[in-house]
Amino acid sequence: MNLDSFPLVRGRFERFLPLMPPEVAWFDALAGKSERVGARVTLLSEGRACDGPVILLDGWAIGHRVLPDGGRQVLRIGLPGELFGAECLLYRRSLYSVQTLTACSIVRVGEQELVSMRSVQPRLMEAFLLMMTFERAIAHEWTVSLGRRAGWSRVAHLLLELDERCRVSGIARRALPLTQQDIADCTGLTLGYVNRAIRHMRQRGLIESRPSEIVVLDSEALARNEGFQPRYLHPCHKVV
Amino acid sequence: MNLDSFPLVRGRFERFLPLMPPEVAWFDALAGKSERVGARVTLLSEGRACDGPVILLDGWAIGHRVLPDGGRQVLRIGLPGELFGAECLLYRRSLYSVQTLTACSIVRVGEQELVSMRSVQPRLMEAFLLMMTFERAIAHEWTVSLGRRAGWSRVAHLLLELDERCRVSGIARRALPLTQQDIADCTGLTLGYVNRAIRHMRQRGLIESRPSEIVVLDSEALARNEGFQPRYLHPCHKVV
DNA sequence: CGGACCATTGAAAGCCGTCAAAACAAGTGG
DNA sequence: CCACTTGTTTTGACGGCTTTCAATGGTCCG
Repeated sequence: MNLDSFPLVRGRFERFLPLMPPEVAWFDALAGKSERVGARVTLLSEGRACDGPVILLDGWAIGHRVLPDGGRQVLRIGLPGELFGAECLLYRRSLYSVQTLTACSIVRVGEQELVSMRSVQPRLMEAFLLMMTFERAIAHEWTVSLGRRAGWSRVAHLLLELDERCRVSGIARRALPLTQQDIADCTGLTLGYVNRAIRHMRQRGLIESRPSEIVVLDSEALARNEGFQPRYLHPCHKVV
Repeated sequence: MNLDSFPLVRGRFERFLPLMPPEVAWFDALAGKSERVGARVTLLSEGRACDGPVILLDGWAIGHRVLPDGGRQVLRIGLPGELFGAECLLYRRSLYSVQTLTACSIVRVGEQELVSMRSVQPRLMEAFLLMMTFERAIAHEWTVSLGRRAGWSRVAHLLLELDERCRVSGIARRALPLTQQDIADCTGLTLGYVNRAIRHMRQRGLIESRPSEIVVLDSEALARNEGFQPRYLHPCHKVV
């Protein structure tokens, strides 16, 4: 098994930095470690020791925090090919939990591979830095939504972001695997409010919705209405 | 001028990774480029080309976005010794504006120093990765606040975070240089609401407030009341 | 003294949350 | 094919947290 086994992951890294043979070798060390897990399975738990990151070879996942009052806030949505748990470089214990949305193929990166990356793979380190920068930009955009946008606009921005991220990543255009409760937990709203917002967008022909699935039909109109600016989703590839 | 001219910045980097002579040399290249700017001065503008990051040698600054309706959302608060604009590694144009809160001493990192870091300073690259990871953790905590905490709790968590960050960084204990409007723009609230929240905390002896200044008097009581968990502010130093 | 900035306060309105109940869909086993 | 279960969506009524709008006062500085 070589890098060609991980086409999505390779694409993801190469959006940030071209990979060279030494980096490819690092990926090879992960060969054969892939696992299959079901939907709604917990991959990492808040407060538990986390040895290394988890790569989503396929499938969707979310990172979230649960509050004392039972409320849940989603912090990240991970698309196929993305990575969770990189903060194990900096913290002993996971700051938030990670749960699959769909059935997934994953690779758990071990302590050993991580050490080898840190000590001998400067280009991979740089790729990680750029990925982290990208994710911080997304987190900042969520901050803007949660802080200053109306409820229905937060829902629209979330759907537009995910639609655009799928497009940019070349993920086959299909429904977003989110329940309305998931959307509520991303946007800081309640299920009831999200349901009304979804209905409104559906009645205007902007989206389609089925249980646990949302399809953005007319992203252009939606983006125009809401003033969606996808600049933060289009990093600029600066080769050194 | 050598690294000793940047004690705060050195401390900041060394919280993440011990610096060795080669990295020190990189800092030396920045010697003599320090500038002095006043309070409420714009250092970086959203949408404008950004060549390189800006290091705050001293003073406080904020990163923020301005929305079409005139609303403002603060994304980051930068303490003395911290860095803004690292996303220039990934984007051609700045995603948000940066403004000083107090008078500041800054160093603008040039294109040249940045290229030299990327190409020959893997340990500095790793320090940047860890700093970015840390900042993403803070952004995620803000997401939790904005999404799922009540207004007065958001204010308390913000003050507690800044108080703890000062303590951890060894910054002399002094007032936080924030207006109530700044706090409102961090927490997604309005000036009127923040004013009432501040008054309430002041009347209970938890904080002190003067124009453009807030002092946390009893962080323990405040943290206990609000369930503040500062784990995300305490990265674990993992030496390789 | 004037001006700019910041803090303070009140009343009314509204967005969104809370709570509760029911409909719908999908899968499982009998 | 039906009964049952579980998860998701839908809908309504009510309440309150927070915003909006407007006006006043305080403080610092030139």
